[in-house]
Amino acid sequence: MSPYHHGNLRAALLDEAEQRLGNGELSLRELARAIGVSHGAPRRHFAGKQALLEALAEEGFIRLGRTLEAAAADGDFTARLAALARAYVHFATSHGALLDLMFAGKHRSEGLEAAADRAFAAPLALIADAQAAGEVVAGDPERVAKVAFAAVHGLAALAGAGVLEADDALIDETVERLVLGLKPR
Amino acid sequence: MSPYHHGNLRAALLDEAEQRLGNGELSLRELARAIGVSHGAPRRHFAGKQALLEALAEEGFIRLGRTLEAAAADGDFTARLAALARAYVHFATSHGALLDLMFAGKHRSEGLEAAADRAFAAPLALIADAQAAGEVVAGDPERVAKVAFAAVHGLAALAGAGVLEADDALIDETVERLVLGLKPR
DNA sequence: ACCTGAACACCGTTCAAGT
DNA sequence: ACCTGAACACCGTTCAAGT
Repeated sequence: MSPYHHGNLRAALLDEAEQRLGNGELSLRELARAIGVSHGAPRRHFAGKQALLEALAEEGFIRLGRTLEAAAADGDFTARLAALARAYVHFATSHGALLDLMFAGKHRSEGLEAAADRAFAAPLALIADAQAAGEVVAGDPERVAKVAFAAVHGLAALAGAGVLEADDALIDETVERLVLGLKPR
Repeated sequence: MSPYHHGNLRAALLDEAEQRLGNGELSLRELARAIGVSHGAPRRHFAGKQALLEALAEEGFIRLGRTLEAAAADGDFTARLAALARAYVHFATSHGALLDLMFAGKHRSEGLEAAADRAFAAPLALIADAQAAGEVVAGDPERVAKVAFAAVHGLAALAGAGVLEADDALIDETVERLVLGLKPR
């Protein structure tokens, strides 16, 4: 046991980092200690602490994207939007620190931007579908999707930060108001 | 010159900290150096780094509250909501890192919670007024305000993080959709 | 009351050396 | 190819001592 080569150090570092995220500051040396590897070892897999955090954020977008995609799969427009909103808020409340990391910075790499765009693909498609079905006001789908996404993101972010308690009733009310506001007239 | 007592070290530390916020990690020693005081000096005014950051966040809520209050002062419901949304987004885009700090953590002290509540007083009052005027659906004002606030906060947070470009047209469209969605029927 | 400066235990990053 | 361990320049926090 205790092989010289860990074999999966990259994944182990990301796992360990996510578990410790949100409990104060994160230290690379502490991660290495917990995994049982020397403090210099992470350098083989990540250029530095920032690179590790960025990889974690990217992984977060990939997971969020999968979750949203699955949630928005079935039902009519309102049902799909409600499922998407619930999934988003649930992600935020159970991975609050990760969501912070994903949307923090302003210094976003291309990889991170691409991952974020992919995560937002399902919401965007939902809006475009609803426009095609005449359930949502016409216009640039990206623009309309931004309005809808911002509303849901706001709820998720506030819930994840503990500012708000976003129970299903509040989520559904938000979705209801959003559907009404987006209706063509 | 170079008096033994700085005289206003607390305020100087907060100022310096805010200026450097968002440019990588913030160090107490670096703040002290920039101000020209020993690295132990901040300890007289803040229990530690976290305490300084929390004071900064609290100051942020106070300023945001003042801004929102001023913005929501005049006009009809839609105009007041639009002004409030623009002011919020402007705050977010010009103080992105500060907004992150204000809503980061989940470990919010009482002082911070109180400051946040005070900042949200103007939006809450706006919703309550609009309900009284029959322009917004009836029901618990806090609940309705949460829905409205989340939508605006989402736009501000995404704009502040650089995920979105929230020009006035997008803000106004968000407000328009929100007003429609909140209308009694 | 307010600040200094040494001390301590950490940290991220680098890099020669090991396997 | 992957990891170790010493080295370096930092950091936050503590605390006796100065004014």
